[in-house]
Amino acid sequence: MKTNEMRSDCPISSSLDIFGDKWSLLIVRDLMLHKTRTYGDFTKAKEKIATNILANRLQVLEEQGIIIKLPYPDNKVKGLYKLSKKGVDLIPAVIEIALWGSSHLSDTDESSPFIEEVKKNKVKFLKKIMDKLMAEDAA
Amino acid sequence: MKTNEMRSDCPISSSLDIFGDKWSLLIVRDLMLHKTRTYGDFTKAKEKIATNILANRLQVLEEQGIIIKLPYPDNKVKGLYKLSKKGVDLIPAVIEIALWGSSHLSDTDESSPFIEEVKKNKVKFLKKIMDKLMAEDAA
DNA sequence: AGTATTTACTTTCAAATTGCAAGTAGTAAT
DNA sequence: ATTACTACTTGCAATTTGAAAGTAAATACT
Repeated sequence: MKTNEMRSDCPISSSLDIFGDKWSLLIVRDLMLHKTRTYGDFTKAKEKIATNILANRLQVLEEQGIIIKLPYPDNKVKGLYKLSKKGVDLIPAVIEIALWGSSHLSDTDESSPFIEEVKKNKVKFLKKIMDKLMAEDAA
Repeated sequence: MKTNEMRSDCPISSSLDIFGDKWSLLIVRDLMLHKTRTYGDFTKAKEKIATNILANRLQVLEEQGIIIKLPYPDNKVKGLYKLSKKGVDLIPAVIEIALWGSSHLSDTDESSPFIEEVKKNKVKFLKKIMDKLMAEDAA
């Protein structure tokens, strides 16, 4: 669709070339909080992503090796998306964005157990969730 | 221009509503690394932002209280942009993005002194740069 | 003092992206 | 056998982006 050209050799700029939009990191968020998701699960998220945008973002994230598509057990129609190691490594950035939004934006859900736990002990939360997501991934 | 409607009460989603694009965080990056910048300085960055996009992003970031526009000393034409406290608080997220890009994307400048220093001691670097940017801001 | 240049934008317009709605094709359930 | 579910794709209007040119005020140059 679009050629993969980087605007510069800056790692920030090159990262934003991949996920610098309003949707990509929400997909990462959902996979971070739920471990795996189907296509339909993503469309049910409260931000209401359009299906064509979702299909495009899943494709880009998979091409970039950030997410992995697996077959759904005992079902030939469904697929299961999960974060790769590269995707799991994005979690610290997502967490920092969540913390910033939680403390600087009004009308955001400050009282979710997720944000509570991150605020209580960021390092501990990070280790816990990253360990969980990377479990059974020796394969 | 656009109404400020949030897609949800998720702090991540609401944050991306503000800076979820390819340019906003590059403006934050430049202000993080250079403390202050003029309009012209931003246009000279290697990613070559179009001037209309730059003007729009500066306006949004200022409206959101992330950056502050100050008069340039002894010059009535120039302006000086700097990060507010709210903008400085975005630095941890920017740093995490930089670290991710630096370790997971090829052809990014891994050898810049900035990235080197962050990798050596992230907490120390964060404190140093945030202290520097917030200095003389009792005003 | 008059002209050129710098600075910070704005405007114009084509191209690309987004987003809504509807359509499709292959399972799976009843 | 028919209906529903799941994961998309397609069509199209609306919004956003991006390149280029334009503008207006302030500064520098002669």
